[in-house]
Amino acid sequence: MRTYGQHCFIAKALDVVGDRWTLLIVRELLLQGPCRFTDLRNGLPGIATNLLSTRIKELEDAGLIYREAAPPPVATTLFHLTTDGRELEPVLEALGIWGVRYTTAQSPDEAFRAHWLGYPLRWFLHDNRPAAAVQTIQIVADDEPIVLTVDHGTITPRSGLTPHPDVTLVGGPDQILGLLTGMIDAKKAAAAGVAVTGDHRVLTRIRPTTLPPALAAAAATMSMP
Amino acid sequence: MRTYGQHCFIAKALDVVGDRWTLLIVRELLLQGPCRFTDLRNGLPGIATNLLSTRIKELEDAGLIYREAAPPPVATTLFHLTTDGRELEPVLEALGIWGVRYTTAQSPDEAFRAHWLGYPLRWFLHDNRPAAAVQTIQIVADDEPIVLTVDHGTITPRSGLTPHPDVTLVGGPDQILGLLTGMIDAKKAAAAGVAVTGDHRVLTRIRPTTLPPALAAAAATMSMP
DNA sequence: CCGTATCCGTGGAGATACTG
DNA sequence: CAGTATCTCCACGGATACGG
Repeated sequence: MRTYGQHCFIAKALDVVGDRWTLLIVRELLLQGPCRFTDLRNGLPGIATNLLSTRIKELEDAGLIYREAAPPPVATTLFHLTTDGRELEPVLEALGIWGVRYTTAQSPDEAFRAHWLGYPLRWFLHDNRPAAAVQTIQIVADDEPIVLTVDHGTITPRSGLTPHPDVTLVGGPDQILGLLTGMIDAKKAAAAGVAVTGDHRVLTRIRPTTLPPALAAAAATMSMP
Repeated sequence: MRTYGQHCFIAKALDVVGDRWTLLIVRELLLQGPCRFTDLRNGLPGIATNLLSTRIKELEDAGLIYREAAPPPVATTLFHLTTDGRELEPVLEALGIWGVRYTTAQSPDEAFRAHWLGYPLRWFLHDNRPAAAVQTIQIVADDEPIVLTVDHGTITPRSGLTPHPDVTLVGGPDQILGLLTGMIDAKKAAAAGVAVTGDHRVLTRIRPTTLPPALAAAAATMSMP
């Protein structure tokens, strides 16, 4: 492992997670929870399998992830974040918030996974009717579906489908982001190809918290096809 | 510039600042303020000049730093952070806080610059007598001296000397860190080679805020030679 | 199907010498 | 002082083949 050789907190951190792909592997495990090798590979389009293998080993040695030999229903090894690994969330959050300014409309040669968008929503949005009943939003973007659970002030994303969502959004990721952040209204979203079925009022329940100006701008432009 | 090609906030951020040395250049400009090429080189021991040159150009193109042709007293070009660049501070702060756990006693082959330690103090410490008069702490660690100004609740570091510090600390960086974080008392610090001259009570004025357990442990062990 | 190992082409990183 | 030029070498990316 190449190190900077500096007696500095930041350099030490980068010695551990500064290599290419490393933080993105942590991102996958943080956003998706425990993953199989193939899940990681799928969430990291472009990585070579040998490099993924190497990085996993390095992260294990550094104590950020560990391996679990999963019992029969899965019958494969699962990779988990350790506590040290999970504690990188503030770093990923700061990077994500800062990176919003470089996020433009999805380019055709860019890969996309719905959880890349879904999880960060909890850094940007909050539930402004915390006393109301739990509600769920089903999102179906390009690839896999995700569910947002709105409950007691916070928003929790997860992959998959929920049987009885209060509202379902189907459309492109940028347009759905524009709608969720309130940068475009339901009418414009419909014009941009977002199908909203169910109770529209859930959407007014979630509002940006510390929405960076850049996100507002990005969401607005991204939503216009 | 090699990109991940992912439509994801975090990946976008890493496309810009994920390359080797890039965040450390931002660190230098954030901690030291505007720098000459040589100042950067000195604050980044180990970097090759061509690589520093390349990274500076990339950061300029990305809009994170800009170049100023400084007038006669300096008579050289100064590199400044733009607003976008300065807004990386939360990222560096999160990295620094997380990186504390990997910080052990300074190894002889590790480079050290006092500002690497001094600036992050404002992330860990606060002034618990905000109503008191402004006080200054002169720190003389291995290399260049730094000054901490304690005023109205916050701690502001800068490089250089101050004419009449309330207290002066001379010693090794690890021992001074242990003393400032309260992990070792004045007696132990003296035994570890820290010379304290002036008003000791300034040191009880600054206290850890959200001191991560790791920092406590690190400071304690680092201070024992 | 899961994960590891190997080979190879390219480009970035590092060290050093050198110049406006 | 502020870089540029040159060279070497390893890391990365891609493909593929192999063992569990």
